[in-house]
Amino acid sequence: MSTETKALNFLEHIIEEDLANGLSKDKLRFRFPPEPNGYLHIGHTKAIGISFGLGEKYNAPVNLRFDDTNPAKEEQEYVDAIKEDVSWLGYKWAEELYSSDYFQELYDWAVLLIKEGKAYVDSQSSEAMAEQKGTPTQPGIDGPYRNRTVEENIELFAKMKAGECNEGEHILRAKIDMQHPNMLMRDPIMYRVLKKHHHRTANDWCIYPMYDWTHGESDYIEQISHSLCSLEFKPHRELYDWFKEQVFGFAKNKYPMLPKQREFARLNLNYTIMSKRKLLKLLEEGVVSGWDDPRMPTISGLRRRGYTPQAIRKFVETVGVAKRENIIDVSLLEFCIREDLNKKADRVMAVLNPIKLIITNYPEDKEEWLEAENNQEDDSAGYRKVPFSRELYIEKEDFKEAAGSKFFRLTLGGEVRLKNAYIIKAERVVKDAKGNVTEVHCTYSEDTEKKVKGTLHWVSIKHAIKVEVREYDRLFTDEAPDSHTDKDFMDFINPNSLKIIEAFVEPSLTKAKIGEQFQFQRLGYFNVDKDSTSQKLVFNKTVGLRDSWAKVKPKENNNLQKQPQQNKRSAIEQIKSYGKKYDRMQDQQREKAKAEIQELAKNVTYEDLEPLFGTAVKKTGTRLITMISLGVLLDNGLQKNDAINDFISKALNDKNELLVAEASALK
RNA sequence: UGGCCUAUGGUGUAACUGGUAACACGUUGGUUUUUGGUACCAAAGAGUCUAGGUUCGAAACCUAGUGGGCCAACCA
Repeated sequence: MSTETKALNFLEHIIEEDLANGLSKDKLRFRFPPEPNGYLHIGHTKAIGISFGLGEKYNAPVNLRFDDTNPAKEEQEYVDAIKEDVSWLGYKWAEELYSSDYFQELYDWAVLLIKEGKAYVDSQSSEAMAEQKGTPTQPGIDGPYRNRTVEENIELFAKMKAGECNEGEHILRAKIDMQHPNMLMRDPIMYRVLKKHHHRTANDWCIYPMYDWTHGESDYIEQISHSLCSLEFKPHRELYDWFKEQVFGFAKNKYPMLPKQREFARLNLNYTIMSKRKLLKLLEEGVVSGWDDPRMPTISGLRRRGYTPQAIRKFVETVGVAKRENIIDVSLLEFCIREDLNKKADRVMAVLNPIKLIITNYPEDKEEWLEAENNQEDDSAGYRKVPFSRELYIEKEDFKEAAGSKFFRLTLGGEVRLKNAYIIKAERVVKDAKGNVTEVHCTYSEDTEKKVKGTLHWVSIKHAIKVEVREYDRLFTDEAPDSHTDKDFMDFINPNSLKIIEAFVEPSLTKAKIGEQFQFQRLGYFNVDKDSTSQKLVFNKTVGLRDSWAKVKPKENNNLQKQPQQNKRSAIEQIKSYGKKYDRMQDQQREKAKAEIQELAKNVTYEDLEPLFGTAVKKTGTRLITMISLGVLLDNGLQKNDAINDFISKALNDKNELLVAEASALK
């Protein structure tokens, strides 16, 4: 395998280090712990890929654990969907587990914690508790129930469990430190009363453990070696470790290994959203047809759209893992699916926007079944027959009465090849009253050896089958629809994200099955949607082919390029960033940079600039940009002082000519 | 007016734990081509947020600053 030469990511480094420090390889164990409160999306595939990928790499078990501690939001439907999606991606979990499996053990440990004086029942309103908790910048204060006796706590907790309390009346919290700088350590809640039906434990419980109390302990019970989660759980790690150590005291003989939580940056894709809540809103508002709408970033949506597990796994692998926030360009996802489908999808011919083509020298009653290669990338794909006749459809875009030399397609008097068939020459056009071309009349030649610039796809009108094609565009018009403070993500919905087209395809497609994938030649990859019936096939456009012709064509919306982050920085910061390279620039570049620095320097104060006077001698670039900025300040009336004179005279003696020149100008 | 995380081409990830920035996508040219696809070749693009320091040597280590992110749900 070539993976051996591949650089390790930071998680693999941690594992390698643990292994080197004596952790036995057969102790490695991972888990993927979704909450069954929604469908999995492309963001989850990263977490899945990391944990299951590590499992494959180290040949270690990976559990699928449903974090089902909140019966208010969780449903069996989601459990089933999650299992289907993970399996579809091609991963096999060692065990299917549920946090709810551990409710009893967790409860027993909670009682032990109470006995040790490390947990207590609080009976205040949530508002009162929130107030005592303080804020990130202010410490909290102890509540009035913090020092209840162990006996009282035991009794109350038993009552909570027995169903004798109402929701909100009492909760159990850990007794840690209300002044702790980490807010999660300020006596976190462990249990709340919830009189709800649970999808697995039904009505057995009316108290439910909170995430922090459940998650780490579930890892511990399952003896997970490395518990990997996304960055926002970093502050939880301290609490994770605290609970873990308490419980270790109760169960170290049964469960000897302490798990280790590590965090990575989650996946973000531009032009889409990942939040389950917001995805649900798209559904409820009828923007999309369901969780598996092909425009959705859900795994089920991608699947229906025609994405393959291999492409998604490749994508996740390519994206990598690190700890910094990232936004990945959808073009990478598109690259991955094209790469995969290019090797796998059979090519066929389909015309989406037809114009009629009549071959005047081809007999009216004649038809030929010509041989066509299914996939030139795959020798085993074989050949099929496609019917040819006098009247064909070609793509409207493929004909222009007259065009420049860059247009390789059909023009009046021009010649072009029909894929798998003959070379034709356009002779004349028929137009309607408005002047639109309705028919192109051609002649054909059986000499197929001839070199012509363009090759067109086509379909015989008599034999074509009519199908529905659904063409998708991105769901949002903004690159980061949910990152605006002043606007709602719903404001950026692309009204044209779905286009339904009546198209014509070659007859070999009659027997196409749901889910089957094709390349419509010169157009893109398409699959058969589940909405297809025996009467009518429905195709989804998965992704278009790369189209370098589209780039040659005049473009419309070239505005709104991304603003580099630099522009948000202060003037002095921007000037400083020139410092690094200024002395290495070429003359022309340097002049431009100088002009910009001088412009920026208008917004710089002496206080901004002074610290730079001490810049090390070797950092000529920084001294140069400082000198230039200083010049602007002096021009604007700044008086010279000792520090300035000193800085200038030192520069005058420098060996760099540029610096000497700039300094002399200020002398 | 706290704590924690983070900063490498346009995007994402690397750099054998200190030896002079690589890979992929994207971009731009070109070759091949019965897909303006694929494949192949080539090029441009960062000197590693800023400043100071340690060192013969720093993207990496230290200090300070700046930018970005996370933390105040009886959610996970």
